Amino acid sequence: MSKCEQCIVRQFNSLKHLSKEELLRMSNCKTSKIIKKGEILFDEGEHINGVFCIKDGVCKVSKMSDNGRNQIVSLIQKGDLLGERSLISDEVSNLKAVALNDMEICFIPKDEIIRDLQKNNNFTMSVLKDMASSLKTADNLIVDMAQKTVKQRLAETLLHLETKFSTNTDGNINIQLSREDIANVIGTATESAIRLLSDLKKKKVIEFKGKDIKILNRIALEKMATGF
Amino acid sequence: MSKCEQCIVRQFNSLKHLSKEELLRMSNCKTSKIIKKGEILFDEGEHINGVFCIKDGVCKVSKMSDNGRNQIVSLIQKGDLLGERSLISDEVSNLKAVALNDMEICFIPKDEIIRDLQKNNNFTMSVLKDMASSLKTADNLIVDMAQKTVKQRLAETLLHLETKFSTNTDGNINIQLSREDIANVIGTATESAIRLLSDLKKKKVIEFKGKDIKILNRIALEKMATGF
DNA sequence: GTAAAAACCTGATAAATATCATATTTTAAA
DNA sequence: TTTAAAATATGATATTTATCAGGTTTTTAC
Repeated sequence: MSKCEQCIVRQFNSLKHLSKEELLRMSNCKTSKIIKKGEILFDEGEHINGVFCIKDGVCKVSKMSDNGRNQIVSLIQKGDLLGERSLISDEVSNLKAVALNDMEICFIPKDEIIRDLQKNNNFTMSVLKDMASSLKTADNLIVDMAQKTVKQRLAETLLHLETKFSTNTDGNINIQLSREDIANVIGTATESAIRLLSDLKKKKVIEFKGKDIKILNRIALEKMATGF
Repeated sequence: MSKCEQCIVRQFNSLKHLSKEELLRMSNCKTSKIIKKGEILFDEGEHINGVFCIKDGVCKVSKMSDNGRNQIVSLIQKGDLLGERSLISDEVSNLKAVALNDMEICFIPKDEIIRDLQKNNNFTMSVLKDMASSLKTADNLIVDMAQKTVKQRLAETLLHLETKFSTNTDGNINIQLSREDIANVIGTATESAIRLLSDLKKKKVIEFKGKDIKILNRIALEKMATGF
């Protein structure tokens, strides 16, 4: 069993505020897992009963709409925590998480986290700050979804993906999303997403080969995203 | 200066977890204010520097989109706290709050709240739970905005308004929103909102006179909201 | 390597929604 | 009370987006 204290990933999230003893206890009760691409970390309606700490890989977090369409509400990557919300509100998850590539995760049981939240105020405040930050992001997303066109949302999403996942040596954005995933991020039909991507390619704003997408003209995308 | 300890409103939010001494200190540093209909509690980009506790009245919380359109992200009423998010993340507000009717509020300065957050774990956990609950609501709203039609969102909003603000003796929903406000809640053009409301009236699903709206057929609205 | 499945793409069309124009009603102000 | 302003309403039209239908390409499984 690997030691949480020596885990570099911990530095990227609220777990960095835990003491040596707290980390030791966590090492003893956590479980490490490999999750293959396409596998489900948890589903809507499930009791999660703990928190996932993402050591490697990326997953999509989504929710089914009443109309039977899937909306991706966030993309979670190395260093992120996942599942605190359900844990804190003590409810079943309203979201589903699916691995976009092979992942390495640690699962920390609920009781351990709750204990730390009650004992370690620095940790609690850090979780609180994360939650506040997520709430701000969520509010902004609500406004975008409600007020922006699909084209604007696509432009914004491409910029956001490049910022969040950065680019590899070829200049491609470091995440592999299917056209359907992209459509489910921006909230549109898959065909619409495909069409708009093709338009952007034709206009030399982006280029792509399969799932590898490269932004050629960031300025143009920024103008598009803000509506000018 | 009124005593927080005797204030009934406190029972409805996280402040109920404060001790007698904490409440006494709060009473001494808080300020009470009357805010007239249409007045701004705080604007986008402002440092809020504290938390509002709503003693009476309702306000709309909104954000400007890049396209120059306003999106209402929540409606805050008696008993709610407002402004914790900005306070916790220590940022200027990304939202604007405007009174929908005459309001009575208490403003508790930042330092006082921060002190309580650091000293009183029950209080912190309660704020954390509130935040988790808001986050869930926000995620659901993202999905609705992205995946539902304007008609579905209107149906859902009407149901939600009735649940949240309940009805008066005439059966009208206990909140006065302009057609523009309603449009800004569901994320559509004012004309579209007006048109759809008229449709619902014609179909005897609702009736209204000016801003007084009454739901006549809740089942029909529920079906509409979920897409059947 | 091949077959089947899945993903991707494009066109045609329909449906939803925004926009513009203008009329009416309600509210606020003088 | 009268007038001006704001809010509400409705029609006509343009734009955006979804849906359906049919392709091609890529991936997966054997």
